[in-house]
Amino acid sequence: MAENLKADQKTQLALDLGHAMHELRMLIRHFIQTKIKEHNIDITFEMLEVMSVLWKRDGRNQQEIADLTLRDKSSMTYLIDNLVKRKLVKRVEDEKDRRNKLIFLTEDGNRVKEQLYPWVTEEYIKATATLRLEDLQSSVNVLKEMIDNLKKVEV
Amino acid sequence: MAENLKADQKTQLALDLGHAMHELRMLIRHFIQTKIKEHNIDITFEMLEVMSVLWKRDGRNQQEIADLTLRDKSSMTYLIDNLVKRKLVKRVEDEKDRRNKLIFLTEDGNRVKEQLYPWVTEEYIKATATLRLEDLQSSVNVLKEMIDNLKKVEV
DNA sequence: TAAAAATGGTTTGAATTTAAACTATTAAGT
DNA sequence: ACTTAATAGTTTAAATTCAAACCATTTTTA
Repeated sequence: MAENLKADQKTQLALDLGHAMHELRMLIRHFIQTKIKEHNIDITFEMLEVMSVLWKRDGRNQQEIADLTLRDKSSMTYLIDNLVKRKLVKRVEDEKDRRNKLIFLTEDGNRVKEQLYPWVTEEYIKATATLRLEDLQSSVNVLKEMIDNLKKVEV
Repeated sequence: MAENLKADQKTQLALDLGHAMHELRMLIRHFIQTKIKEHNIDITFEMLEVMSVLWKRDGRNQQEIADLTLRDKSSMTYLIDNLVKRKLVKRVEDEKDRRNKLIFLTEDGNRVKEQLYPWVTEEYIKATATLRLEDLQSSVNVLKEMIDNLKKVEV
């Protein structure tokens, strides 16, 4: 009985956690979208997530970017198409493995980093201003443990 | 300097947290979708999120459901349309305030709860199996504090 | 080495999303 | 009461999502 009660409490907490996670993500998305709109920049939050991965290192293939941004590879085809149209990235066929299309930033793509990147982190800085590093770290650990638990079970 | 370093670390942790949050949500979504598909049920994860809110209490208006499920009210029009088509809910105009459309579960809508609701919690139980209640609680607190910080700033 | 399996990308189709403009209704302020 | 503001819902348009089926290209394996 005591065990069941505890399990219920944990489930409820996990549901709360899920809701809070989603809310947090939507808040940040909304903030970034507003910033982008205010400055009349022709890019979406989703494209920005792809750009963020490339700013760290470009020349990745589409599947790799899809994995990093937690998207289906077919969404990635579409998103990269849109970024190519806006001349922010270019596709280059991999000579060593012709299945791969490597994605590189253009000059424009590098340039917008200076403008957009600060906004991406600004919100996170605000969000964590009142928090202690250790508490943040342990929250990350908790979420990662939950992810591990789910992945283990699925095998 | 030490302060800057700490801020950078916190930002990085917050980014990690954001990523973990999203990954967790996608894992759970994928699990539920698979379950639904296996049992040939004509419903989507998004519709299920709406149903979850109604199982707690129905007779809410669309805006209220939109707020609870963190969606735009126009998405809600669409989702409710699809749930009405499947005869899982019905729209009833509020007599006291004719702007409101109150959403009620049908018999079918109540019936599928027995089948679907356990799946919604099953994943959360698995995810949190190895975790302590206190750690889960403090993670929820951290996320809620982040949400508060963002909402405060936006005013 | 030939067949089978795995991998990367695209296409397709249906569902969903947001933002913005819009209508209808109610509430508030003067 | 009258005008204005706020609220609920719908519509529209464009972007995005996932899943599944599909091609092309490697890699594995028998």
